[in-house]
Amino acid sequence: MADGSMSRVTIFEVADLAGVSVGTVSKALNGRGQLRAETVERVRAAARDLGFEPSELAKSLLRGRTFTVGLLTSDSFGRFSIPLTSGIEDALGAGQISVFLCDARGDRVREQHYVRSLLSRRVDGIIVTGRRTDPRAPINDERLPVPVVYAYCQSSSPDDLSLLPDDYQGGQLAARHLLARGRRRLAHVTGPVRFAAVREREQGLRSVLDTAGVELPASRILAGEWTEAWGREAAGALLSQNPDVDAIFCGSDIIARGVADELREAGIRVPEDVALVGFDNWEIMAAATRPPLTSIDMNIEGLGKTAAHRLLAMIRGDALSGVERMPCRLVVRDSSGVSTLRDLSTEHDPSASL
Amino acid sequence: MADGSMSRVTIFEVADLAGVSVGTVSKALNGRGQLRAETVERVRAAARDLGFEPSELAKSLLRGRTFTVGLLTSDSFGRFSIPLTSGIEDALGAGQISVFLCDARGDRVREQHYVRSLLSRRVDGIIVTGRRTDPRAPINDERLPVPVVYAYCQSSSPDDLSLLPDDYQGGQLAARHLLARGRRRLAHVTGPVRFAAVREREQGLRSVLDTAGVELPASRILAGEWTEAWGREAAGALLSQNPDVDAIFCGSDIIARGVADELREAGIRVPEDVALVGFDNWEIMAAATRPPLTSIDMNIEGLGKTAAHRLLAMIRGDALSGVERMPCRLVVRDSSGVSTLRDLSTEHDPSASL
DNA sequence: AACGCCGCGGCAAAGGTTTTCCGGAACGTT
DNA sequence: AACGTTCCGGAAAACCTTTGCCGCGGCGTT
Repeated sequence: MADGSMSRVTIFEVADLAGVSVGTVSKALNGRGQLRAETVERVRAAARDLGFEPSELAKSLLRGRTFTVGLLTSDSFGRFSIPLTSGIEDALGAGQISVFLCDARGDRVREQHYVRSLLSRRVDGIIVTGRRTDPRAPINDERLPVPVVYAYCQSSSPDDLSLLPDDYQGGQLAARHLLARGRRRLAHVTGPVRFAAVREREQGLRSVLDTAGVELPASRILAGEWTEAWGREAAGALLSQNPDVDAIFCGSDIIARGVADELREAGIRVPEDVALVGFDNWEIMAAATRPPLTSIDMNIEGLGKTAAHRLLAMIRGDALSGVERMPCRLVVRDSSGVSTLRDLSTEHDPSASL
Repeated sequence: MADGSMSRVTIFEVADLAGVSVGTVSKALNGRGQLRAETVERVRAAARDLGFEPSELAKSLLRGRTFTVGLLTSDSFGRFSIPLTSGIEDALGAGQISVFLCDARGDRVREQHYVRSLLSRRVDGIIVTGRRTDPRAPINDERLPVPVVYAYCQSSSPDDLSLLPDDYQGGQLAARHLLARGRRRLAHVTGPVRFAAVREREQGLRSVLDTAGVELPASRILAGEWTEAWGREAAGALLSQNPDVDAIFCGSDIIARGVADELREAGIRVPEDVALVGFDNWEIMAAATRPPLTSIDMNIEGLGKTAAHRLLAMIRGDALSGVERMPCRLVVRDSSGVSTLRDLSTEHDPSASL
């Protein structure tokens, strides 16, 4: 009997079929009020037969909350957006919250348009994501009627809550790992210095080396593009100018891949001669590199989950703001040397030993 | 005066401020009915001052349409989901339609849950996406109250509308291109035969070679995994068993990359000795390959756009069904030989000359 | 026998907007 | 002066659901 061909079935038709009033139907279906068991069953049967599905629209209007949030990607969907979105959607979906997707494609006007659209749909909150961690203008000039969380991007307003990976700690992780592997002549091949992430990763690397009393001359820091070609070029330069380097920490897995290719083709063995650590832990890239690439994982999906949880807390009334950094973790593969020993540097605890 | 701190402003407050009734406010703001210009202006001013934004919820309830659609990714978000989603979101956003994002992660139960959730939110339609083009069970056992489009995946029910890239024609494109480049001893390194796309691309390749009277022995068709490692392995096998091959058409750019690496390291020149064509036109992969990879582009973003347009047509009442294939196009880079000549095989017209 | 209480279920308001219908005022016409 | 038009804006229904309040009937008690 389950027709359900048209979900235009309303509570009135269920009430008619069950021979009760609409209020009673609502109570029966939601387990409110005092109803005879027989009545409840009759209503349930009617609802089932008619394929009744209460309109979330009407509910939202009544309760003043929609259980929806907006996901506003300022930049277009990129590689990081996938795990980020997955994490957000996962955490929210479990709470029966639906997600509105908005891709502003880096267009400020479009972004404003989407914000208004989300507000008119009465979302309970908004998550803004990006593909760069550098500060950006907030989406609102004035105070918005709903809470906002910035995930994998940073609002330039300190009143907003921004969630970022801890690039500094990620750099430290790589440094500790390479030191633990006995390397002392490190180099760093990374992306454009205009990226905050580039600067922070380098600083993390430096902090550990400084503490350990290991030198890192400026000539062994090479900043370029986020490309394999740059990785190859930088590796070539290193080989000719700093041939004694025994470890290279790369600012991304893509760069690391270029470095690995260049080293191999130059007859340098990885990890025996030079140990290699990447950044991002981009599975498809790290696995295809020869040898498979040790890398720093920013745990973007976890960051997405956290962003969702923070937003929920703010919707519940908590007032959150400032920048929250999420720890990175080290994923060891062959490029930094095979070892059966547990590597202490994988500890998240910043006080972990070198 | 623009406060807007709380978008809880209703039409009633605007009416109060403007000294008119709510009906008049609605008419003034929407340009309906007969109103004095002075009245319209007064209402507009009041709405502006209060930061009034009409509730889409209330509108939806009234008009029986929400101007929202559900985007249901059966498989988790993958590489193809990005352009697909972009295309869909782009086409729908232009029509002021918002998108609900649902990632079922390949879980049938979760998928059903999402379908019910979308229906209870009264979406106007649903787009189902996947990352494989092979037929899959439809999301609905019975007829749904809203139209559904399958994009980059195929419903096993012929009553549904499915949009797919034309893998057959893509294979033809590659074949024509390589023939036009003067190659006659082709090989095909591709993914698992259980993928429909793998079979169709090979058939397209074959159809063109048959027509041209060019042989393609089974020993030059190598099916394996969608990995670079497989590409390298297959290329090695080809070199030892079919050293006279002068062109390789690969089932994906990833595979092609492995093939290219293996060839280069074996001292085979690309494209001089062996021309190479990939599939997917995955920019980051194609550009990083040495030499940059000629590839077949499935135009996934366009497919997403088309899916959105088809869904809109169905929402308007059109009855669409069956499988619609979208043409691929060839993107020429260095791996298939540099040429200043316009390549005839780039024509979409299937009747184009070889 | 009368009163009180409890179990059950109906009534109506509320939530925010659009739209139809209707009424009143002002103006023009005969 | 009376009637018809036109112009403007108000009242209320409709969309769908939840929930607080109220009423009615039956049962138990004194």
